[in-house]
Amino acid sequence: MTERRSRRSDPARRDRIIDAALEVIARDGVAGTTHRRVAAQADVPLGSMTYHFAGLDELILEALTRFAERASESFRAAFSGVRTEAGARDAVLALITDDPDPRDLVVTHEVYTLAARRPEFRRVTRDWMARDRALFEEHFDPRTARVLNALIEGLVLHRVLDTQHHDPEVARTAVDGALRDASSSVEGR
Amino acid sequence: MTERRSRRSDPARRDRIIDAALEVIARDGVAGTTHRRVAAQADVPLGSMTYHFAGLDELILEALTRFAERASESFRAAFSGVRTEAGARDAVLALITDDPDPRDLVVTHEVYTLAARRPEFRRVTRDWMARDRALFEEHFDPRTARVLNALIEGLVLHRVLDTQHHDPEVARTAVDGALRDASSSVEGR
Amino acid sequence: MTERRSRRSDPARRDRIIDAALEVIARDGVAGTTHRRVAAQADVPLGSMTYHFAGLDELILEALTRFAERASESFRAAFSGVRTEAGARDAVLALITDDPDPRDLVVTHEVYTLAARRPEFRRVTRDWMARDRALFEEHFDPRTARVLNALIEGLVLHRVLDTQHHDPEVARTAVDGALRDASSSVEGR
Amino acid sequence: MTERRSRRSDPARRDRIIDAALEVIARDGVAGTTHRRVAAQADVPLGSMTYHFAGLDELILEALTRFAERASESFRAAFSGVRTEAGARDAVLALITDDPDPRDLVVTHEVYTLAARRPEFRRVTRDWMARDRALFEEHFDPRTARVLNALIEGLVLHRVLDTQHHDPEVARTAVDGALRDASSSVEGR
DNA sequence: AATGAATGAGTATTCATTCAT
DNA sequence: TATGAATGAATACTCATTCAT
Repeated sequence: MTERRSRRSDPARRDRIIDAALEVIARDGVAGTTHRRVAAQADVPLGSMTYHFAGLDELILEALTRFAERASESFRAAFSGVRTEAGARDAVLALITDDPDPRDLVVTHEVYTLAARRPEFRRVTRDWMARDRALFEEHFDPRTARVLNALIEGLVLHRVLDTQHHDPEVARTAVDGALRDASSSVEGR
Repeated sequence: MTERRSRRSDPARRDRIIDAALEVIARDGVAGTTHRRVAAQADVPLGSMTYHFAGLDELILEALTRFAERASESFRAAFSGVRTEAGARDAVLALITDDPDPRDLVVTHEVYTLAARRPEFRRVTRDWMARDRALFEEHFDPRTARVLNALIEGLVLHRVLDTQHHDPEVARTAVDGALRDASSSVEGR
Repeated sequence: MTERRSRRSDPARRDRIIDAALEVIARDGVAGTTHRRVAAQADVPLGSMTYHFAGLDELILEALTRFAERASESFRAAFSGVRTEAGARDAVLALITDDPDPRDLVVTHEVYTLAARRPEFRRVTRDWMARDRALFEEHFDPRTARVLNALIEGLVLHRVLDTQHHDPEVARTAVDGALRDASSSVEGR
Repeated sequence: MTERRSRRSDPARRDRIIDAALEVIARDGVAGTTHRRVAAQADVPLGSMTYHFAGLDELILEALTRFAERASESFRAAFSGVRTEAGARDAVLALITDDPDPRDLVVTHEVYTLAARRPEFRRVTRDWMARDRALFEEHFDPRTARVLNALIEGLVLHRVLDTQHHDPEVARTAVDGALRDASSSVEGR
């Protein structure tokens, strides 16, 4: 079943290790991510780890970069069919109110924490946010784009870290406030 | 300073260890917080750590609880002299645009990450957010309170994780959008 | 319910600690017996331990001495109504074939191991065996007494450490062999 | 002697550690057997211990398994030249009356205690006893084999734990009783 | 090019014992 | 007389990294 593939010449191995690392980060956190666990997850020998990656940090950086890219892709997917102002509004609302994958939330926070502490990880969040901002600017004016972005971030965050009941009207109120304020949408171009 | 105090009976010791732990968390992160480092920081013997705290987790929980309480106090301080609607607005704006202590930002993210991953730490964020919400509801209607809270969170977060220039107008736009939307402020009561 | 008895003047406390120690030895083994666990089991403060006993060894020695004494008492009880040679034989058989308390077996081995290794614990086993031998000599001649004693020991031990099916005939055969051999029983006196 | 051998590739190392562990168990008891002591005894770095063995328990299990196997071999050696019924009897007697290595006695009890308390160690004693029983069944009928086995066990044990003078006649009496009883010896085949 | 063996530094935790009160 | 606070030493175990092969 788990066909014992020859260990030699496995060009996708490096790639597989990165995905395995992401898996481990999601499961055990960055702090719980070790060469051993990733190697086990990827089913590669321990020695592979330091052969393919200069160190654990490099591996984690690559894994989280990949994670952020995928997150941006999924953000973009939320706007894929959107053609109208109202559609854009609904897409934003969905991003706030749809149930997120808990694994993704957790990894997101791992990324933020790392970036907050270590400048070399800030590249990940900087690029991530630039991509998201660019996406939003396809639908909203730059300032509104930033406000909406922050709003999504804050509301999702509070939904996760708070255990209170969450009034769905809050999201609508917030988004409408941000949009009504916008003098003009990009849509109008 | 390092006055060799008598070994016995140091009633404030537990307290001092908690502060030391917070110091270490800020400096080295939760992942880098070890009994040894906290003991060194607090200038207490290693054995003290497990004497006063059942385990590292308990210590970290207590330290982060204290951190969150202090954060709420500083939030409240921002509103201390506020009597008018405009004053409340300015206080909110200041919370977004004032330069935050980088140490606090980093610890905040540590708290969020821990809470996102482990339910037993969610109590810290839940209580924290409840306190902040209560504070905002002294100045705004409940829904606006939540929106503003999320907005502050999101904007501060993006300011930290993004390295772009930050247009101060974005904060004003965002806050005004949230407030214009509010049907009625508590102020009116 | 657990009436909070005053901690002062508890003359039975030393005694209670010994019983608690025995409990802990049975549960966690001698190696797992610590001041802390015994104190918790006896519901006395940790400081009591070294106040009442010079050290852990002394406590363990006293606990195991008590255990051996109780074991001898239960051995004696097995012969309490015995008046005839056949009765004595059956009593011996019962000692071999009756299901023993697993806790007692475990503690017995703890005693043996300690005695095998450390002369100061040999006193416990020496006295224990002397008592049992004296008991057997009330029913059998000295040599038979020793043989029976060893036989019981060996058969019970093998029953515990072996997981094979155990032929009950083996015990009968063994006891009969030992008795047939006896030139004369004490009974005759 | 302590020739500084190359750090890499020491194929017999695992084996050497097991022997060292046995040494330490004999000297300090199972309770006193630690990674550090075994590492020192085997002259390997501490890190080697957990590299070669999943945990201390695994190491102790392997060491005691080896011990039991050697004990069985030495039992078998006692019967090596035996061809007659009388020879077998004398071999049994010798097993009881010959002075045993005190180290072996002590380790034997460590094994028994561990097996009495923890099922995963029972495999050691079960196999050990099965081997000894098989050996005895080469010379005696199955029931007698078991009786003799138990007798040896009990007599040796009492000799160690008792400090009384030991009448050598007791062993002879006991063995003869066990043999006279045997309806037929395997010898007759 | 790839890896299994190896290791030193470090981790949380347990604990017998001491002793000021 | 009794005990809570305290601590140094020790424990099992984990791990990033090195490197001979």
